[in-house]
Parts: sequence; structure tokens; C-alpha cells
Amino acid sequence: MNPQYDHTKFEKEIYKKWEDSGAFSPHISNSNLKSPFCIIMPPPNANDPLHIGHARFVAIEDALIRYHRMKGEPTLFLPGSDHAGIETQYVFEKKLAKEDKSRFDYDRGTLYKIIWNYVQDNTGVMKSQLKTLGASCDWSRFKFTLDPEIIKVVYSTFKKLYDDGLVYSGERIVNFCTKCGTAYSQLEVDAVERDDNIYYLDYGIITIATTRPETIFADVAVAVNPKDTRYSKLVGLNAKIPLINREVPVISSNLVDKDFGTGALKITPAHDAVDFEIGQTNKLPLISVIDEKGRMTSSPEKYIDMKAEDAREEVAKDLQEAGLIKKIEKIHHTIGVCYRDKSVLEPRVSKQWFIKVEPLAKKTLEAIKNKEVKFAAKKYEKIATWWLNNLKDWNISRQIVWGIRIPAYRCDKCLEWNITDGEAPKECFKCHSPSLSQDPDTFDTWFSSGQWPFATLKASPFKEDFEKFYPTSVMETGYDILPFWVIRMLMLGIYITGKVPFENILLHGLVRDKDGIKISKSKGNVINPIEMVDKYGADALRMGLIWGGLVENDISLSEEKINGQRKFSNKIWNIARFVLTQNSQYKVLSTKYIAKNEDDKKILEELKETTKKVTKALDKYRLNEAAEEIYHFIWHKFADKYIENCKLRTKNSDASAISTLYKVLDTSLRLLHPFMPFVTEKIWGLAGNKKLLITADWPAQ
RNA sequence: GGACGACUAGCUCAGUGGUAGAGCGUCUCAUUGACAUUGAGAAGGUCGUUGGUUCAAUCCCAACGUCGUCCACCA
Repeated sequence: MNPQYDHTKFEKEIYKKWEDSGAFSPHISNSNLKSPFCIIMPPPNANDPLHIGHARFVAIEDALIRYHRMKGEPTLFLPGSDHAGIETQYVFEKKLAKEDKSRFDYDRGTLYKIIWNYVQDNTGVMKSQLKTLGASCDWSRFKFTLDPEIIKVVYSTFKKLYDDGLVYSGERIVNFCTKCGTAYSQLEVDAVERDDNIYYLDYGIITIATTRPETIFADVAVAVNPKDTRYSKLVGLNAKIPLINREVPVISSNLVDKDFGTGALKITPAHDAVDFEIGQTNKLPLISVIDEKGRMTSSPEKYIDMKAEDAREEVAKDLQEAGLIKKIEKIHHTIGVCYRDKSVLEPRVSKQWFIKVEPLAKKTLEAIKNKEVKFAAKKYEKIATWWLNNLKDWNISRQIVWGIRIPAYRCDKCLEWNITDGEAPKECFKCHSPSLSQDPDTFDTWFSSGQWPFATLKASPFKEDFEKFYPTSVMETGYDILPFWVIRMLMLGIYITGKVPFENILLHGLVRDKDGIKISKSKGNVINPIEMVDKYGADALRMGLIWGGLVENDISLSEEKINGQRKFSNKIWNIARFVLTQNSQYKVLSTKYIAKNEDDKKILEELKETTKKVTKALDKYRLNEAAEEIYHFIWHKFADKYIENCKLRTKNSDASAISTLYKVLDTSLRLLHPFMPFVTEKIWGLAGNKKLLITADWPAQ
């Protein structure tokens, strides 16, 4: 053994040994009566290389997996990748733009195909990176969200929802990104604060305040609060839209804040969510003046085809000249922007598919209340509950190509929707016309990933997987996708299978830089996990991501911290170097040797104590505690104290001392393995063990 | 405006109803026998503020302050 542990020499070879040994597959047999342990890996985007956040979840999940595997439970860590509709198409379009092309240069089929190929090329990178990190997942069960057998599951879920009346299509106001060319759900809207002009416009008998003068052509009413005595006489009369002089009624609505602006609100149902609601309750017509590309339509000739934002200035100018602006003020407010490209979202009315969330949310809330699903950290249960109580109907349609196309076919003759579980219908079920057109939209990515736990297990090449592993044991993922993913998996999982998709929810925090600052490309503080592995070893990175901070909290990660753990891996290496150079005949004895020497008894007692603490901490998902406990024992109790004190005795070939050394090393390696799998496995092998450590038994407490 | 957190040693973070811990950093000492990617030791905190509960609070409760994250239809 070299005096230094060189991770670069061993990690690849060790991973291959594990893989070849079949240890990654769950061992299901009639003789194994232990209940299975299963984690479905949050599927990374098929398109992207891994970032440090992925490394954190691998460190956490793989530690749990390895621990349970060593306990002898049939253990499954199921990997996969996500097609990440919007994300991927966005990245791909940027790539196209560099080549002076756009997605409109291709027909649907071609575009899908070239994105598919592009993604395939990148998926291999992601897989090999997971291996580099030491993820002990079962590659034979790997699933991609666009695998045909997954799509089949997604289709049948959609059909069931439709048949049960939980899916509807309709003209609704949605957050539409004119740059991305698609609508989004409630969750994909970011808010930014901005200063804008607010114009007080002369509507004849009343004055209204608006930040969006370009939409006046779409006005269908002016609303005031029913309690607002200033205007009560005007309700029922007609106001007049400036410039075009079209008359619209003055109505009343509780949604109007009488203290804002003039207390009178122009109602533009086609371009504002509140207005849409007021329009619906008052049965007002819809007039749209901005199209899906963000350009003006159905307005006075001179504005047509202008971008809405340009039209705003132009209309304001014209109003000013006509003397129809009473005053202009500045207003500080928040507006919705696209989470993806940060461009201002245009509320637009368009046909979308929605899921009725309320009945699904209700059952999920019950499951949480009944502890069918448990949150490792209470705070996230509160947040999940808040969301489940506040979710609106979920828009699951996206106007993009990259995704699972919605299996909805509209009859060209009677306009009835035909929903199938994938197959194109031969004729309309209602009027039997053979002429049908499929909806061009695709599903929101979260709709398919929301089915991930049962979809992956049902689509598994191993028929018994669903029955055996569902509900899965733990859902471990970042808290940032709690509303997007976790609660949707709960809702859809419960709906389809009647059971929660996982029994425990463990959410982890973000990885921040050494000063606790959020990592971003623009700040230049990104930490590349693979670079860290090359430099310090996968063990050091994994330990650095767990050690010194609670799983559920954000952690600060510095190279110093990772390097500190590399020193630790070297420490164990040298402990092993010392122990393994002792007379190996005592290794055999170590299993049954009963120590009489005080030092030996003490370290064995401490080892027992440590085993107990590590096990308990792992069971409670307190990974940092477990890691710190074993770290402290190995370094400061075993090495600093015990080994230093027993050198004289080992020189004299003291059987008790040497047996104890072998025994403590053996157990320490087992306890540390979930956190630092490579170095422990390597030493384990050097110690002459025939069986691999990955499948060795967890120490008895 | 609402929700959820955080506030503990210079830094990054654990922790507990009975007057506090780790890693890094700092300082002192040790150098050929497992490891200098080391060992021995030291300094360093009125545990955000103010009240309350208690025999006892950093830990429980209330208010406040600061910071963070998420949500929100003020046009």
C-alpha cells in the first residue's frame, strides 16, 4: 500500500466490480423476508450534464440505499432521465439560433427527431457522471420519460382523468410567453418588480387608471366597487373608450379595490386574469387585441402588427395628443415573467387542457394527515399543505413540440374531442366522421414526471416490480421542486394506484458556495462536481456534501471542505495500512476474540456506541449526524487515541491488541461505506475479504 | 400583503430545559518508524433584542429587529 490514497487509481475499477457483481439489482427471493427498500431517483434532465445539486442528491440517496442494502433488504435505486420539455427545447433553440436557424424552419416531425438525437448524445454523459459519483443504481431498470412504455402509462392516466371528468379543455386566460410561444401553469411564473407609468384615462363619465393603454381596444366594461359611493350612480350607464369612442357599460364588482387609482377598473377579459374572472361572472364578451406572438390585432389600423410594448407607447402618445390623459404617475408593482427567459408574460385567452386539482389535492391532504406519507422535516409538511390548499386547476398543455403529444383528437365535423389512450381513433365516437385532427399540444413535463414512481415500476422489464416496490420507501429531492413535482406525484399516484407513491419524503436544501451565496453561472461561483471528483475523489465530495449540515437545509460547500474529507479518506487508508501490516492470523481471531485489556475493551465499547448512533441517525435521515459520528470515531478515537496507545503492544505481537485492531477496522469500514464507498471498498478488498463490502452485512448493534 | 425559515466561536454550521460543540482559520509545541493530506495543546461565544413561563432557558411562549426563501389579481 502506498502512503497516500490515490482515488484516481481505484474508483473506476471499483465501480465496475460493483456493477459486474450484480449488487445493484435487488435480490428478491422467498428466503429474504425483509421488506424491500426503494428510491426512485429524481430523473435529471436528459440533456444536461450534472451540477453540484445532483451530486448532493446522489450522496444522500446512495448513502441510504447502501445502508439498506447492507441491512439485507431487497434494495432498488431506480435511475432515469427527464425529457424536460421547455428546458430542452429552449436550450436547443438557442443552439439553432447560433446556426441562424429557428424551430420554424422544421416541420414538427423533423424538429422532434433532431432534438431526440441531440438529447440522446447527451444522456450518455449524464449516466457516466452518475457512475463517477458512485451511484449504486440498477441500470437495467433505467427509464427515460419518452420511452414508449412510459408514454403508454401517461396516456392511460390522461384517459382515466378525462373519463372521470377530471380533465377539461377550455378557453381560459393563461400565462402565455410570446417568446417561448407557449402557455404555462401557475407555477412557472416568476415575479419581478418594476416601475411603470400608470395613465389616468378619460372614459367620458368616469376616469380609470391603467398601466396598459394598448389594451383599451379590448375593453368591454368599466368596473367599480359596489361599496364605492362615488360611483354608485354611474353603474348601469355607459362609459366611452377613448380614441375609438366605443361605449361600454359601468358595472360593479367586489374584486375592484376602491382605493387604487380612481377606484374604477377597465375590464379587459382577454388580457388580464382578474378582468377575465369579472368578465365570466358578468357574461361579458371577449375581445383579443394581442396575438400569440405578442403583436397587436383587432385594433385601429395604425397599431396592427406592432409589438404590444411598442403599441403601449404609441397609444399613450396618441391619447396625450388627444388630451385624453388626465395625469400620468409612476407606479412600483410586480409583473409576471416567464421563468425561463424572463420576458414579460402576456395573459391570453386560449384553448388549453386543465386538470381539476381540488379532488386530487383533497385526497393528498388526507394521506398527509393520516401519516400515510411522512415528511422527514416538519417545515416541508406545512409548505406542502399550504400548496395543496392553494393550487388552482393545472394547465397541462404546452404549445411546444418536445414532449408527449396529447392524445386528443378533434372531430372536424362535430368538433367533439375524442380522447384515447394513445391510438388514433378511426372515426369520431359521436358523429362517426373519419376526419379527425390531433391536438398539436404536448403535456407539461411535470404531468409525466408526476407519474414517475408508478410509471417506472409499471413499465419495468421486471414484471413484479410494481407490486414489490410500490409504494416506494423514500422520495428524496430538492425542496425547490416540492410544489412542481412532489405534490403532483402524490396527487397522481394516489389517484391512479389508490396508494401514496412513497412513504417518506426527504427534501434537501440547495448547495451554496463557501460564503453561503447561491450558486449561479453569472456569479461565477459554480462548483463542477466532476471536477471535484477528479481532484479530491468521489468519496471526499460525497462526504463534503453530507458532513456539517442538515439534509433539509442549504449547505455551504467549499473546496477546503471537500479537501478536508480527502484528508479523511487518506487517514482511513493509513489506518488500514497500519492495521493490515500486523500479523494477519489475528484477523481470523478478531471475530471471536473477547478483549480483556482495558484499552481494547474501551475502544470496542466506543465502537458499539458509535454503531448504535450511526444506525439510529441513518434511520432518522440525520445523515450529517451519522457521518460526523463515524468521522469522529475513526479519526479521533480509533486513530488518535487507540492506535497511538497500542503501538508498543503491537510491536510485541499482543494478540488482544491486534485482534482488536482488525475488528475495529472491519466495523469502521462497514459503517463508513454508505458515505465513502470507494475507499472503504478498496481497503476491504486489500484486507482479504472475498465478498464485496457493498453487500456485506451492516454491523449488529 | 401572506407563509415558512434563519439569527450559536473570525468563517461555515451542529446541538441541548440545568450556565455550549464540530470543521476550517488563528496561536504554541512536536519531525525518519500508519499518515505532515500528521500528532499534542491553547486562545476564542453575556447562543439577535426585550419581556414571560420555570427552581432553572441559548433551547418553551410572546413581541420586536435583521436577513433569507417561497407565494400574492392592487389594474
